[in-house]
Amino acid sequence: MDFHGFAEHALELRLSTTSSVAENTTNPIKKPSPSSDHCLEPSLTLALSGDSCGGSSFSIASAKREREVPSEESERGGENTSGEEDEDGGVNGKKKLRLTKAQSGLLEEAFKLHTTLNPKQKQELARDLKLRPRQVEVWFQNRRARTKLKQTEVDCEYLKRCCKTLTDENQRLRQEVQELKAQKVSPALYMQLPTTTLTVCPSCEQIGDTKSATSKNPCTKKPSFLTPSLVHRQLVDN
DNA sequence: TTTGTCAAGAGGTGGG
DNA sequence: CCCACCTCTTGACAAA
Repeated sequence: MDFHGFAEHALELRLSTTSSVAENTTNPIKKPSPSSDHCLEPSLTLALSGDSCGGSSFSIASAKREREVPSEESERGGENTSGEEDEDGGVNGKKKLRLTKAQSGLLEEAFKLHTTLNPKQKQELARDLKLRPRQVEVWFQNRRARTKLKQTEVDCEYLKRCCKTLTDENQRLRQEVQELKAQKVSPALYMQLPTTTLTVCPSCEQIGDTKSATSKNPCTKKPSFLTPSLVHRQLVDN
C-alpha cells in the first residue's frame, strides 16, 4: 500500500471534519500477543503505582532510537513542538508534543488499515507527517494500548451483565427452594428418593437414553433429571 | 486546582 | 543479540 498517496488523501479528509479521532474501537488488534488474548475471557489487572522511577525519563534519550527525520514545527505554530527540539535551543524544559488534527487524522486512517506498521510503512508515514519514525511508532503503540483498554472495558461490562444474570437466577432458585421447603419437602425425604431418579452414568457422566445404549454407551438405566418440582411431585405420588 | 488525555521513556518479553 | 511489541509510568497540557 502506498502510504504516501494515501496520506495526502486522508489529510484532506481530516481537515474537513471536526469529529473526534480518538475513539476507534472497531479495529481490534489482529496480531495476538500472550497478554492480549482476552476475546472470550477478558482479564482485568490492577497495577499499583509503585515507586516512581520516572526520574530517568528526562535522562539521555535511548541511543537505540532513531532520529533520522528531525521534527518540524507544525501548522499549529509553536503549539506542536517536539521535546527533542529543545536541544536546538539548549533549553531542557520538556515541551509536550501535540499532534495536529491533520496528523492525528492521518494516523487514525492508517491505523484503520494496519494496527501495526512495517518499517517501510513507518518511514513513509513519518515522512508524510513530518515526524520521526519513532514518533509514529510510539503513536501506534499508544493507539493499540487505547484500543485494548477500550475492549477491556467492553468486556468488563459484559461480565458485569453476566454476573447480574447469574445472581438473579441464583436468587430465583433459592426462592424456589424456599417454596418447596414451605411445602414440607425435607432434605431427609429428598434423600429417600429412588436412586434411579438420581442416576447419572459414572463412566460418561452424561444423561443418556436407554434405547440408545450401545457398546459405545453402556448406560442401561434410564436416568432422569431431578428438578425441585419433580422431587415434589414424586413425593406426592408416593 | 483537579482531572483527563496523550506523547514518550523504561523495562520486560518473545521471535528470528 | 537485535528488534518489535507490550505494559506501566511519567509529566505536559488542556479543559472543567
